[in-house]
Formats: sequence, C-alpha cells, structure tokens
Amino acid sequence: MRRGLDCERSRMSDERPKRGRPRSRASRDAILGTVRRRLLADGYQRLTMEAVAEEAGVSKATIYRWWTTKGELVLEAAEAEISIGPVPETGDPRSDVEATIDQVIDTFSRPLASIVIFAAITTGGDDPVMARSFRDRYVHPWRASGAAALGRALPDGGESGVQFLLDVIFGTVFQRLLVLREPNTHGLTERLLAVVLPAVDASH
Amino acid sequence: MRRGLDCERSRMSDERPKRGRPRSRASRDAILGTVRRRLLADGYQRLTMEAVAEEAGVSKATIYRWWTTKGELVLEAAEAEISIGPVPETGDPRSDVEATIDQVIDTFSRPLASIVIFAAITTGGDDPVMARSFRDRYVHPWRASGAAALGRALPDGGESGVQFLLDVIFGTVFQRLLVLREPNTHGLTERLLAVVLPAVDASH
DNA sequence: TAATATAGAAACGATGCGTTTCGAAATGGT
DNA sequence: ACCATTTCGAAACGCATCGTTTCTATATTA
Repeated sequence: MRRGLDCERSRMSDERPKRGRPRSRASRDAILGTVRRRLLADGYQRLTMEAVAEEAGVSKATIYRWWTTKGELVLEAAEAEISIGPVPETGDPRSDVEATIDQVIDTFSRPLASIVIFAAITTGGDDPVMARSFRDRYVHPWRASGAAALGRALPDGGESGVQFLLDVIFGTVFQRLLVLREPNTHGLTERLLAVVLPAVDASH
Repeated sequence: MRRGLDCERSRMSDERPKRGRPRSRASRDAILGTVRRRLLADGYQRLTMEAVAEEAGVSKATIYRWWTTKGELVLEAAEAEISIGPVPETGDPRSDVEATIDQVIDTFSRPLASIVIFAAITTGGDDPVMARSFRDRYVHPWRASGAAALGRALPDGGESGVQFLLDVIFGTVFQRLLVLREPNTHGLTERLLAVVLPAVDASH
C-alpha cells in the first residue's frame, strides 16, 4: 500500500528537510559509482538493483528511496558525460551546424554515455519515463538549437526539411557509433556536413 | 546436463528424421501465430515464453525443443514480413538506389517487422545470436547490394563514402520510423535520394 | 511389434523484481 | 537533554519468469 502523503521530492538538489537524519552522501556516491562501474563492465540490461546494492554496501531500500527506477538511476549516473544540448550562435551558420553534429559525436563516443543513451532510446516502450526524460532533458533542446542553426545555414530549407536533416544527423551517428560501434574515423563530421549542407562549402 | 549427441538440427526446413513421431504442424502454427499476436499487442520485451506456451496450448518443452531462444522464435515469426535484401540491377542506377531505400522504408513500416527488427538491433549485447542472425540474413545482403547500386550511381564515391551513405539511409529510416515512430510522410524516399545523390538528379 | 521421436503436464532451483518491516543512527527544534 | 523526524541497513516477503528436467502418452516407420 502506498504511503501517499509521504515526502515526494527526491532529487539530491531539492531542499533538505529541516529535521531528521540527513541523506548520506557516502551512500549516494557509492551507489552512483557502482552503477558506473557495472554499466561499463556489463551493460545496461545486465545491471541489477540487487547487484548495485550489494557492491555499494547499501540496502535496496535506500536505492529505491531515491530512485524509483533503474532508468532514473543510470541517467543520473551518466549525467556529467552527456553534453547534448543547445549550441551557441557564433555568427557562422556552418560552424553552428558543425557544433551541432559534434555534440552528438562527442557524447556518443564516451563509453558510459553511449551505454546509457542507447538504453534510453531503445527501451522506449518498456521504460517510457526514462525515454521521455532523456528526450526532454537532452534531445529537445538539441533539436531546437540545431533547427535554428540549420535554418540560418539553409534559409530556404523549410521546417520539415530541417527536421529531416536533424534525423539524418542523429540517425546516422546513432547507427555508426551505437549500433555498429564503429570508431569515429573517416571524418564523420565532414561527411555529415557535406550531406546536410551540400552547396554551402564550395571552398575546395 | 546437456544431452550432447541428441538431434541438433531444429529448423522446420531441415530434413525430417526417418523414424519417429513427426513434428506437429498444428503446434508450430499455433506457437508462431501466438507469437505474432502477442508481439503486436505487447511488444518484444513483454513477450514471455510462458505466455506463448499457455496461449498456444502447448508446453514450454515443445517450444524450447525447436527454438532455443526468444530471438530465434520471433525472427522466424516475422520472417515473411521482412523484405530487406538484394535489389535487382535495372540499368538505371538511380532507380536501384531508390529501391534500396524503399526496401528499408517498406519493411520498417510493417508493425510486426518493425517490432522484431527493433528488438534485433537494440538487444545486440543481450542476445548476440539474434543480432548476428538478423545481420547475416538481411542487413549484409542489403548492404552489399546497396553498395553496388550506390557505386554505379556515384562512380567516384569511394568505398568508405558508399558505406557512409548506407549508414545514412539505414540510420535515418531507423530513427524516423522505429525510434520516433513517425509515419512515412513528407516524401522520405525523395528526401533521402536528394541527400545521397545530390548532383545526379538535375531534372528540376 | 519394436524402435524412435515428439507432445504435454508438472515441477525444479535460480534470479530479480518492488515492497515491507524492523531497529539503529543522526540530525534539528524546543 | 529530550523528542520528533528522517535516513540507513538488514532481512524477508510474494511474485514473475527463466531454462531445464522428468515422466507419460502418442504417432510414425522399419
């Protein structure tokens, strides 16, 4: 039976309650550190809450006290490694598009981030909260910023054309780095730039 | 303990043993039909062997007798809906590239095929046999054929450039139809053609 | 008829889930 | 100092599913 009017706030950054035993930062760090280790060693699917609790020297109840699902837990564990989001406007539209592409390539090249993002994208139906959280925090801001950059680089691209090009960028990088697990060689950025901005770069 | 020198062949198309009770086609059809129904209703992850056995009126032992993993089972259940593979050479390179693209779009637009393919691609580390089987049966022939078509359409494309363009096609369609689950609108084929064959179509 | 192979029923131990209960520890308010 | 509050760790719960095993019955061919 649910407690209902228990304390509902749970994120670390929230305000602390005025009284009572404070949250153990040692336990939190042990949990997130264990999650990172196990993710890198075994991957997302083989990560179990039981194993995290045991290796971190913590009880399962403590984990579920602060993270209600495995998805929340791993998203927070990888937070610092995910650098997908808005890109600044520099004045050079081509550079902005390049930065948009490089954000995805850089993040997808980090082992921990790639494991977590792959899980967030591919467990869509099974953990909708994780998928939505990932989209809202990272993908949507990236798309908005990238759409603006592409709009500046391709003034007559059209809105649906810009959305399509964002799918080309994200889908191609996802395919090469996360599905095929190919290293980032052969100038992926340059090739993608040439594909999405065909006529802009006539400098060679 | 494993039996070892038991009969190892298991696919329906293999030769039947000379003596003994023949395999029940009714059970096979009931199993595969149930798998298709449950996949469409609940998805791949929520499909359990126990539920299939119960709904098909069959014992679990019978299922595991013929399919050793869930991946094998669903790949066979969706076999008829997956039409990714070689495309014929028509003499018009642009048409061949278009056919290469349309194969992926058509297959990914079918509900059952899209569920199974999404599972095969995204459970890579957890069911390596399923992933490898899908790649060997469908993806590799498609890539070989598509690379040839792209090579004819882009004589100076270069091998790595052709592989990159195959990743653009597959990754973009995967992103739009399987990850974002957007319907196939806005002329996906035409847009992809324009992106991978920029200068060929100067007919407008 | 004998040998062979499949089918179904039922149970096994193992694993992980999410939850609950309990007692101990650590803080702030009074 | 004492109490209310909150977290922590340990342990156990019922549940689901896994892959396997055992047993008996059935179907087919040599």
